[in-house]
Amino acid sequence: MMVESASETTRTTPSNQNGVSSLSSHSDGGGGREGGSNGDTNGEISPVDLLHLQQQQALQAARQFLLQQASGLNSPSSNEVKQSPVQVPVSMAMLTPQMISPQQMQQILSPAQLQALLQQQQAIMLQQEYYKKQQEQLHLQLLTQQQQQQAGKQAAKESLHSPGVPGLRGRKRSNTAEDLEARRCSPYWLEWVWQQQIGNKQLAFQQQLIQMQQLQQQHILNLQRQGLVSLQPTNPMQSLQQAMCPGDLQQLWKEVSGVQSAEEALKQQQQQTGEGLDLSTNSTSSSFPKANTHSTLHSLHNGQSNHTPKRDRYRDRARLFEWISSFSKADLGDEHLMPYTKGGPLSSSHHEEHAGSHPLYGHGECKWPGCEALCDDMGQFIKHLNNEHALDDRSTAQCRVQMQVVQQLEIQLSKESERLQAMMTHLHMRPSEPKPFNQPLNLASSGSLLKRESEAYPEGLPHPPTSAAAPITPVRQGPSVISSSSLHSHSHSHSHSHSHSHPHGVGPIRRRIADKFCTPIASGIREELAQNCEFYKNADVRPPFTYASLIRHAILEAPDMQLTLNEIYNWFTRMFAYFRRNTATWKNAVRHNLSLHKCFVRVENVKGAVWTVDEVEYQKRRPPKMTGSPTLVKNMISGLGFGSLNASYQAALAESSLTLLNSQGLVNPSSAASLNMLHGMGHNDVSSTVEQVNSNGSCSPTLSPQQYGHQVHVKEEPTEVEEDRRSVSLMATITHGNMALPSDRDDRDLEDELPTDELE
DNA sequence: AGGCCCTTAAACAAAG
DNA sequence: GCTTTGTTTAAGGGCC
Repeated sequence: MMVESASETTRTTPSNQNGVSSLSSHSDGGGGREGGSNGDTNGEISPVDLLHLQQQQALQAARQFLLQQASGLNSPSSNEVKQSPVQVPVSMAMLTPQMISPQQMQQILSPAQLQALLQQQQAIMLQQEYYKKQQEQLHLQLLTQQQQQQAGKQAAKESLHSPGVPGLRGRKRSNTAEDLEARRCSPYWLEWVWQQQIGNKQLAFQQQLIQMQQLQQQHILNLQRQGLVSLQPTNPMQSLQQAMCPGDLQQLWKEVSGVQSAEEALKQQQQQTGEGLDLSTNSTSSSFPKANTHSTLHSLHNGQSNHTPKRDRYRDRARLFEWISSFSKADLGDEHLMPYTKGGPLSSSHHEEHAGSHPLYGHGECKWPGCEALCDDMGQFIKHLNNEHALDDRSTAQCRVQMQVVQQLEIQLSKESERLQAMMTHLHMRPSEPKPFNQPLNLASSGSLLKRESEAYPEGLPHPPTSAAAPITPVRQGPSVISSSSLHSHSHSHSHSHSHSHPHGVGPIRRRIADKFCTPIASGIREELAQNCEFYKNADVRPPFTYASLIRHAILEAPDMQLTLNEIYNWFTRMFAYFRRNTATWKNAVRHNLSLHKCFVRVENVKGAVWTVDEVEYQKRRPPKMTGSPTLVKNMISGLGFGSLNASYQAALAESSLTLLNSQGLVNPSSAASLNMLHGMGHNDVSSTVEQVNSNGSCSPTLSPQQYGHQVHVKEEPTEVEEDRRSVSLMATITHGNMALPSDRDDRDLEDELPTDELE
């Protein structure tokens, strides 16, 4: 067993180096691993694309199903849908991004969901119809305008031959000055003036159309994010083309991009982003581009581009960059977008300095949107880049478009991540919930939020965190504290003592809340920390582990499994906000524990002394109670993966739940039920807990076929040992590995003494 | 009630 | 002399 922990330690060492961030990134990496593997199989397709694809397929199937349902083909009884048949398709659908049949959809979605989908689908159709009508109306207006333009032209020409110019005056009475001017000017000049007038009007309509398109796109995008509309129909080019003739579109986009056509630009963007990204907001969603586009359009359309004073052009460019900088500061400057922006196209100039590779250069061609110019080598490419994509309006506009592409993708990604987290949460897959739910992409907000929470508590109180922070965290943070508080009984005993002293102490409340929701019950210290390291790092909540287990964890987590006292201190402060204050107290406790427990061995080093963990001693530390417990309990505990529980808690569990376990038949593979029974013991709400767990845990909604066999070990309580040995847990694949150590000795104690076979 | 565990506090000493 | 490190004792609370 030493070997096990040692190997695990070495395996996870790298991630430990970075402390908290590595923990979160690891859990993220776990989540992303699935996407990553998908990406591998699909070559260039990114996980986001796959997500979209999957979503598209699901939604398509949903629509199909809804249509069927609407036509009365299916009338599922509400109860049936919710029950067991749901489970497998969900997991299968999650694991394999294949086409989901309407039947599957029916199974996946609850009747309420289906009904909501149906209603929303209808609403969407209505809205789309409305938009379509609006488009048609506008298009009609545009056509009318064009006809008027033609007629006007004719009239103007006619007016040249007739001195009175009645036709012109009659039609354009408002522009008398220009009429007079037109009468004085040459036919060509007059035509130009006329074109300008008509053109402006037409442009206004075009702008109107575009804006409407954008509105529509935005709306559909919103719906899309809610999972109601697939991505396909929202192709901005399609809808734009519906509303505007290709020529107009091309013209419009030529004005923006300067060279490439709109389709080319968009296609290029779509190719780069991998799918029909909603670009509708690209051109005019922000105030500046709208104005700029319009002004550029205006001048170009009027044939004045060459007449534009240099000063104006520079002013335009200045505005462009002003806007871009404001964009990057404000729009993308949101904490969650900033990091991406930094690595995004805007920062490509930074990459230019790095010889050898360039994000805009690949496969011998320029990757600038819409360029694809062939460049033999880097030097040529740089030359090309400087010549063709220099700092001008066009490049700036293209850059702006790209920025919006990225922004849209990020938004989409955040939404999808959020959805994924929600799905995983729903399916008890124990995601690192706080992070994605609080904010889309970064951890900063959660940190700040939690900090805000923690800062709300006055400093200097004897034990404010446990009592004060408790009420919020369980609800807010869900699994983090839930799972943590599942271990409360021994390490929180003290805290609870404080809580109990309050008439409305939060300790018991928190405990009860935890019990109620304890799906991922009794997770080990490693998992707990792995999943909620951000939480503990930011929230002033006491970790539900003993000093001894924490110290041990810190030491075993270290590269060479040894730490100086100061390093242990640092680990504590790094990992837990709680240990960033009252330092004298807990440091004393740490020292006390180090000295007190034989399992901590002080080793003289060249530099000084380091502390190591004597696993044998650690395991010897508290066996009596457990050994005294009936074999059944121990088997169950080990079989269910109770390994991560620390000694006292296991003992408490074993002892307290003995009768209940015996009476309720623990051999039931539903680990959740057993666990919750265990955990529920000693509380008043045992029955409810058991009930809930039975409903949740006995069925296996999240288990794929391959893990089904290990459901007992995996689902609710994947211990470190279990993870190491079997690595079948879905959760393990997600959150596995950064805290690779058995948190408590009794885990392996039980594992060794009592093979899990006995249970199976 | 007693034992065990955990935490906190504190005294003390040695080393840096 | 001060701080850090390490040891030890005591007390209190929870749990069984």
